[in-house]
Amino acid sequence: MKDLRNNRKYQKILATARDLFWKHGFKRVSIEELCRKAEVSKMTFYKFFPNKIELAKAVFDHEVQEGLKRFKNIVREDAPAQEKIRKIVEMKAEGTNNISKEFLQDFYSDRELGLREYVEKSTREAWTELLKDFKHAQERGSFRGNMKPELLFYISQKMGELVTDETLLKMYSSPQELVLELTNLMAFGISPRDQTT
Amino acid sequence: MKDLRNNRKYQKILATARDLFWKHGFKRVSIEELCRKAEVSKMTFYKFFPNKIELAKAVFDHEVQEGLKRFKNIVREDAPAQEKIRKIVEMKAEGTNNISKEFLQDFYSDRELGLREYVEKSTREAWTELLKDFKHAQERGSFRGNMKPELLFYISQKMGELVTDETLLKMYSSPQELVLELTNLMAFGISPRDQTT
DNA sequence: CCGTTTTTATACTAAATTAGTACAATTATA
DNA sequence: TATAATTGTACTAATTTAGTATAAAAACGG
Repeated sequence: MKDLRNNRKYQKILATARDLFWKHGFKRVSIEELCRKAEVSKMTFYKFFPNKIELAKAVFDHEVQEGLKRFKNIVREDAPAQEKIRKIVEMKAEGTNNISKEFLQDFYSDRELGLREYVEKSTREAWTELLKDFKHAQERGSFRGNMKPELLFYISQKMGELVTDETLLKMYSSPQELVLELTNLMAFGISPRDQTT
Repeated sequence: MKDLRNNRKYQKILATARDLFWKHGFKRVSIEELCRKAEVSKMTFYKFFPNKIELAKAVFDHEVQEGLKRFKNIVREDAPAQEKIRKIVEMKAEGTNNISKEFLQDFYSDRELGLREYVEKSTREAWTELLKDFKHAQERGSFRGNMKPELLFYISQKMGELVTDETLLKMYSSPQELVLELTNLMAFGISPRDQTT
């Protein structure tokens, strides 16, 4: 009884679904289209997922897990706070972690099966797990001690939004420059000691 | 008998359709959704358009006309060639003119009613009209004389594609810089006389 | 204010799309 | 070559969408 999640086709479906959902949102993508794009027959799809909603949950889960992993890796790294912040902001800028608005909106507005609750539960869990890591990092001296980790986490979230802000981007000649600026802003307030180049 | 096209609701429908089609393509948008977003009742929609295909044609037409207008204005301006090229490239960069791939693809792949022919015909017409303008500008000395206008037009098309090219953008610290570079490239080959700052 | 026109909301039917299942044919696998 | 995995097709039921009719509500012009 090997895990279905390691299956090649399963992965393909998940990845294709992610792409399509990201672009068009949940409702606009039909299973048939998905199968076509994923080069998988309908039957194989139904072997893995009972319906589109469960697929969406799997996509969402996968994304949360992936984001969590990246986040943790950065937080646990043995690097100055400033460096960590830069990486986090950059990660958000790349959009690899952010969950598409189109997708979430459809996903969220479906009142039938408790998707809303599902999203909230997953988010809460991911959040608390992250906080634990932040606290460890704080104890190790990576971040300033007298600061609520919750605040740090929240700010870094907001930071992620800022780097994709159109009007803000226009103020800088390149996204990288904006990232640098934001990093400095964060680092000076957070770093236990030194400052930036 | 006033022209329907000057109607407020008509404009709203057209603009909303443009936005939605641009984002999601032709097929993924339902009339109902369109009406909701455009804050217009279904009945009003059917007052203006017999069906979605005719709406799509109108959207397409409008876009072509708009692009043509901008193009002409630039070409007719009393400015150095270099300046004109910059404006054209910038216009493409803004994407105001480009017709969304999502939209065109759906629009094009519909083999039923001759949408393909429709697009081709419109494009051909817009093209020849532009050429006329280019030739005039050439006669006035805005562009180098011994050069086929067709070539110029074609190159400027390609130029528009280049500024949205991801890998190319990464080579420059900002889109503006890329535009400048491209402008210079064009200007030195085209301009009847002087060179750039 | 009134009468007229425009717009909307609702409800409805027909047409089209989509979900999900069954099964024989094909392909990959060991 | 036997076995399991995958596909393609065809099908029905369920859902969505297109397009029309109609009465109520809103907007308008004098």
